[in-house]
Order: sequence, then structure tokens, then C-alpha cells
Amino acid sequence: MPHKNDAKPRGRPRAFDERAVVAAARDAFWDKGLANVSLDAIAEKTGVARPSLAAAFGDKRDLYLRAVALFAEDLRAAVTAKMSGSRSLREELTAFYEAGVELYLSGAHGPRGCLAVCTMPSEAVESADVREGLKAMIDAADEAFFHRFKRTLPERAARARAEIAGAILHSLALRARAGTPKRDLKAMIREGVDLLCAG
Amino acid sequence: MPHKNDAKPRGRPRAFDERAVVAAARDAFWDKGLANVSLDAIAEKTGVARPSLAAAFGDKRDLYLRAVALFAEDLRAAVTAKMSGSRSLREELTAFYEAGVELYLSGAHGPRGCLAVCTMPSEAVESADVREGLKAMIDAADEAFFHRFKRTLPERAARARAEIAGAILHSLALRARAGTPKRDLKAMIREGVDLLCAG
DNA sequence: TCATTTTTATGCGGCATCGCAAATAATCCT
DNA sequence: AGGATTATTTGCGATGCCGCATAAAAATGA
Repeated sequence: MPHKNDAKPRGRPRAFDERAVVAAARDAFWDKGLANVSLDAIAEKTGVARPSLAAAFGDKRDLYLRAVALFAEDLRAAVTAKMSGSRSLREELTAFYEAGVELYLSGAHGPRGCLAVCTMPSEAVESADVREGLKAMIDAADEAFFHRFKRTLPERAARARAEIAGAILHSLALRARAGTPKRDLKAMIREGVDLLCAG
Repeated sequence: MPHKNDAKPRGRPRAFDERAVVAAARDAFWDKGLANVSLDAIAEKTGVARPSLAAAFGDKRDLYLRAVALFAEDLRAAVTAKMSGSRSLREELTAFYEAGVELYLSGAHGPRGCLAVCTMPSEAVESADVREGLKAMIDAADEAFFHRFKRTLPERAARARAEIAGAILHSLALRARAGTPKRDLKAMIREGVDLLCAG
């Protein structure tokens, strides 16, 4: 890695782990959405006082966008792990969707779907930042699917399929959060993969 | 109609039109979601004092669910109008999706997607009422598609396709709210309909 | 006309939340 | 060791929001 930023911090060092705080915030936002989480709650949960949060991250929306960015990192890792192109399209799509469903059902307070799909839209009309972030998440997923489809399909067809593949992922997230049982989600994966791999 | 409820109201009559208030609330919730709308705002917008709202509708979540119910009514009307079975599957799916996209892009403060898909999920982990309402909306859409697919497909295949058709609708709602331009949404409709009508 | 019923109007009290400011603490640099 | 820099801690003030309680208003029924 080129010159990791281990320069000399000038003043008093951070007493908390930024990443851990963002992760805690992410979990809170994931369950409740931006508007239903208070900075007080995050402060209490992490043991970091509110003014410290504000100094480190800015206001609540900034912290939310950081949480989304962390989520996106992990998503990207899952994509490269599951859709590398080393197995068949059918196998890889199925594995990726199934990993997604596991994540969507994994909440401590019940199934929570996807952080982006399930909590960003409610803020997206009023906040341009959130709207653009949501668009970026959607495009990134499309792009990941496109990358995989491109291996066996011509460009145009691959792009078209990628959008439908993304649509299925969105719907799985939504349905998981709405309480659809795992069995039904798995069935939907089979149907979706069948359709995506046909033609 | 069987004995419309024009009984004798005993006390002072309502000074406001319930349906108009619910419609105004729906528009506010549609843009901002449940948590970002205050009863004060709805009160001011409609000219109805807060205590009157509370007396007529209960608390904010009750009013929100009423707004969702109104939205669902209109959706049902659109479904029966566009997917009656009088034209080809391809034509009817396209017409329905295109009407959906028009609605999703029609907000006064920018594209707003679907009230249910874009604002219910953020409340769905904490509130069982909202979660169940969301599930009901999703199931209703699936059921409508199933009804149409059943005309030309066997039961099992029709159910499978209906879920994918629903997924495409969900994704169109999401993408519209994220700022995807109409041209791209129309392209996605073509791709989706192609896939749904194949095989 | 008077009692009853229901809605409306006004206002109060409490709670949660956020932003800010001042004082204290920890570390680096000279 | 002492000054400079950045973080933390504590607390205050303002705002927004909700729920409730009370009094006034508008209708029905006898």
C-alpha cells in the first residue's frame, strides 16, 4: 500500500475507534432509518459523547452517509467473493442472492433487509445527498451484475439482464424486511435465476 | 349500493373532508416518510387543528396507515383498469408499468417513487403494523400479476413470474425515487417485459 | 327552549433532540 | 518543561413535537 496515512497527529488522540462507531451507527440506522435514530442514542450506545461525534463526523446525516459507505464496502467485498466468474453463472448468481438473503434476515431485532434499499428512499426526496447516494448504490449493484453477465452475453443484453438482476435483489431486500419467510425468498431466488439464465 | 351510511350523526358535524385530509397527509408522507412529517405540518396544511386530527384518526401512525390504505385503493383501481385481460400480456404489462412510472415521477418536489416501497420499509423493523401493511401491499401486487399471468400460464409458473413482475415494479419505484431518468426506466420496462413474456 | 352529543379551538406541560460554548485533559513540538 | 493543538466532558438554551385537558361551538332530540 502506498504510504498509508500514518502521519503525526498533532493534538490529543481519538479515544474511540472511528470504524467501530460508524459500525454501531450503521446498525442503528439499518433498523430504524435516519430519522428514527437520535445522536443521543448513538452516543449512549458507543460511549462517545455527542459533541465528539459532531466533531468527528459532522451532523447526523453525515454520519448516516458514512454508515452507508461502510455498508457499501462490505457489499463490494461480497460481490467480488461470490461473483468472481470461477463458477457457472447460475451457481454464482444463486450463491450471491443467497448470501444477500442471509444478510437481509440477520438483524438482531428481526429481518432488516438492505440498509440502502430500505432506509435511504424515505429521505431521498428531501435530501439530494441521500438521493445521489442511493443512486450510486443501485448503479454499483447493476454494474456488478453487468460485469458478470458480460462474460457470456453481448454488451447490450448484459446491461439489460443486469438491471433485472438488480431488481430481484431490491425486491428480496424489501420482502425480507416485510417479513417474508426465508423459504419463500429462496424460492424467489430459484425463479429469478431461472429467468436470468434462460434465453 | 346497500344502505349507504347516511344515518343520523348526533353531535356537531365534521367541518373538514376526511378524505381530503387523508390525501393531504398521504402526499406529505409520500415525500418525507412517516418520521419526517409532523402532525403540526399536516394540521397547518389542511387547516385542521391537531386535536381534531387526533380525534378523527388517532395518532400519527394511524393516519399514516390510512394514507397507505388510500394509496392502495388507487393502486387497485389502476390494476383493474390496466390489466383486465382484454389485450395481450405484453401490452398490458407495458401499459401498467408505464402508468406506474408516470406516477412514480409525478411528485411536486421531485420524483417520489411508491409510497409503500419507499417509505414503509424504514419503519418496518420497529412497527409490526407497518411491517404487516407493507407485506400486504407487496402480496397484493404479486396477486394482481398472478391473476394476469394465470390466463396464459399454469399455476406454478404464473406464481413464479408474478413475483419477478413484482420485483420489477419495486425496482422501478426505487430507481425513480433515486433520480433515474424516465428514459432509463422505460428501457428497463422493455427489458423486463421481454423477459417476463419469454419462455 | 333546553339538555345532550360530538366536534372544534386554545393552551399548557413534558419530553426528546439538537447545536453551542466553556472548561478540562491528553498529546506533540520546541 | 512549557506552549500549542486537538479531544473530551459537562451543561445550558432553544426548538419542535406530542398528548391532554378545558372551554366554546354546532348540531340533534324532546
